[in-house]
Amino acid sequence: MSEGAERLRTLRTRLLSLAAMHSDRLVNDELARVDARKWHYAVLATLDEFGAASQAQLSDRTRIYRSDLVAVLNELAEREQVERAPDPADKRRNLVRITTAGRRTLRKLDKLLAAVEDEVLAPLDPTQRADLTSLLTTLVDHHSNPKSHDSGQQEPQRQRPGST
Amino acid sequence: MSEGAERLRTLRTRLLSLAAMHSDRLVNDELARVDARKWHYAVLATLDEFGAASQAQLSDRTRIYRSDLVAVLNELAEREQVERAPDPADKRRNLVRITTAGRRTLRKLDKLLAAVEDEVLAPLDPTQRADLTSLLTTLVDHHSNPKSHDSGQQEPQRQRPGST
DNA sequence: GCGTCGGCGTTAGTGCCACTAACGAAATGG
DNA sequence: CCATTTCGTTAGTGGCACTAACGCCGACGC
Repeated sequence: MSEGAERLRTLRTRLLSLAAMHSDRLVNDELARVDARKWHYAVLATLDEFGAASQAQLSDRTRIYRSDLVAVLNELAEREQVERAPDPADKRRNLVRITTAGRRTLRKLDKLLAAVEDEVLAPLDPTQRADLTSLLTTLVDHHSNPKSHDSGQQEPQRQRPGST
Repeated sequence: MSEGAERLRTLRTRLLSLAAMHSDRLVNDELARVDARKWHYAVLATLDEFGAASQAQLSDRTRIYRSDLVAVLNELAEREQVERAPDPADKRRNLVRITTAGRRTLRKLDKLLAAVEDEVLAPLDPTQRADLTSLLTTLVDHHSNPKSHDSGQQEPQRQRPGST
């Protein structure tokens, strides 16, 4: 209805783009309110879970390009959410560590993003959310390591709708 | 595994982004091979289904910003896939019409995009593809006309899974 | 010791896209 | 008429994916 052409409405690559665009916009808007960006969260979460790391490691784990990571870390360092110190063991490297303030921010962003996620998924019931998660995971996994077609499905686990 | 942090892997807004990014890349790469862009397809398909239209109408129907549409139409006009002529009834407007060459290109792009779609959805079986389509449609619909929250779920209308 | 090679962080720059601002020309409507 | 709005257009912003090149250091070979 009042929507575009049939071919566009049913093209899955376009549906994916549109859905992602909308989701991204909400995410970015909310993050902007607290002076953060997606990548800040990615870096903080990765540091929190994996511990201190070099920028190269961070780049691998977050999928942020090394060149872009520089700016992200500058911003995070300004906000004193990470510390960047030369690695004594290898002077080429920087050792990046999350600070207490960083962990605090991380927790805040966790909540914020859970809320956004919930808003994005608003029209879906818990079963549909689980389905979507499983389908998207399959797609992402397939494309990031195309070999993994055999292991079949990792359980589409029953998820918890309560976001707060 | 070897993947990033748990929080990142399971964040649905990120999954959506990653899946869309990959899909978009494939789409753009393939379109680039035949000297086209997503927007070319959107415009051609819309013109084909709705007939000649002003740029404002096209903008509404394709969701391309008016300012960006100008460049797209320039490119399509260069390729002689559309014709842009002043509307006699309203001299502010341009009437944009698809040409025979445009229809030919459109058919080519239809095939090309169907193939890309199939590649993107490769890891999913027909049932999963149908589910994904339905879920994404629900999300997109919800966000493009947010009023539809009352009617509960609007029929995730059946679509045709068999893409191959 | 010296040269090469490669990884590391960094800078600069490209291209695409979503989005905004402003403007001239033409329609519309009091 | 004059004010407002619409239409096409230009210019510009900012984020992100991605590339190229550079200086620095470490590793390895000789």
